[in-house]
Amino acid sequence: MREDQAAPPPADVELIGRRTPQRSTVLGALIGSAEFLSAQALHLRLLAAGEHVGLSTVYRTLTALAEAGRADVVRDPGGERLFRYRPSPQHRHYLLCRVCGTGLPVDSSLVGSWAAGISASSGFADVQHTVELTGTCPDCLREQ
Amino acid sequence: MREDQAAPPPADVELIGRRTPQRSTVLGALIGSAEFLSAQALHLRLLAAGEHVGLSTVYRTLTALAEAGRADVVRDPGGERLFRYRPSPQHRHYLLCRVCGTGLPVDSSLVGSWAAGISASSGFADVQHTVELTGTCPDCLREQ
DNA sequence: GCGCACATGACAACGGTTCTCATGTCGTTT
DNA sequence: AAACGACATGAGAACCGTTGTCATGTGCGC
Repeated sequence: MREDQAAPPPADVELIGRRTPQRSTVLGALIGSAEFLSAQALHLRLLAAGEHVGLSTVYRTLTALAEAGRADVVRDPGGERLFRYRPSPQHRHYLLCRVCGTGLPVDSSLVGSWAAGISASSGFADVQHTVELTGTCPDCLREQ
Repeated sequence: MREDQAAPPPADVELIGRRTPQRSTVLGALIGSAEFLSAQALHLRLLAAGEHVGLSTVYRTLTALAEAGRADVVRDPGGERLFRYRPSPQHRHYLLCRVCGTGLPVDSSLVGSWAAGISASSGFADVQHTVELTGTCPDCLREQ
C-alpha cells in the first residue's frame, strides 16, 4: 500500500441507489486505491481510518458496483475476490502483481477478438471470457 | 452427467506416490469424466457408486494431480475449483459450458504468445496467465 | 515377514461470503 | 415541515468450499 488511506468523499461520482454516507465512504476508498483490494482489506482500511462501515455493507456496495460495471473483479489464487474501480465503462484486463496487488491495464483487444472467433466457430452461445495475468512487478522484484 | 459412473480401476495410468485403492478410484473417476468436476461432485459420484473414499482424500488426490500437471484446474463463477484429467502434459485452455460443465479444448497458442509479449514489454517477471471461456454449448442450448 | 514412512478418514477448524432481521435513514409526498 | 414507506445498515449467525488434525491403517522396500 502506498497511497492515501481515507479518500475524501467523492463529490461528483454517481452512487448506486440511495446516497448514504457508507456508500460514499466505500466508493471513495475504492477510487482512492490504485490497487486491487479485497472487500475485507477495504473494510480494514476504513476501520483504521476511523470510518465505521459494516462488513456487510462493504460487500453489498462492492458487489453492486461490480454488477453495474463500475468495478473490475478478479480472483486471486486463494479464491478471494479483488475489486478495483473502473472509470471507463469498457471491459478491461489487468496484469496483476502477486506481491503488492498493483494492477496494470493491458491491451487485450487481441484476446477479445480471439474469444469472439472461438465463440463463432464453437457453436457455443453467450461466450464470456476472463483473462488474468499475474506476475511480479519491477518494484517488488527489486526489493527481493 | 452423461457418461459412466464408476470407471474401472485404470490399469496402466501412473499414480502419484503410493498405489492405493483410493487413489486409483479417484483417478479413475476423474479420467472417466469428460467434464470438469468439483472435488465434492466427484466425491458424491464415488459414494453413489458405492466407493467409500473420504472427502479429504479426494481433495488431496486432486490437488496433488493438479500440482503434478496431470489435471487442469478452473474456477467456476462461484469460486469453486473444478478439475479435469489432462492426458497431455501441455498447458491447455477450455471453453466451458455453464450448464452441463462440458469443457471443449480450444486453440490458445495465440493467447500464449500474447501473454508472452505482455510479459516482455511490461517488465513484470514470472508472468502466468489464466484464461477462462464460458458459454452455453449447442446441446444445452437446444434443450431450452 | 517387519517396520516405518506415508496414506486415510472422521471431524473440527478456517476463511471468505451471504443471509437474517431488527433498527435506522433517505427522499418523496402531503 | 412532518410523516411515511421503501430501501439501507450492521451485528451476528449461517453457509460452503477447503484445509488441518490426529489416531489408525497400509503399501512397499528391506
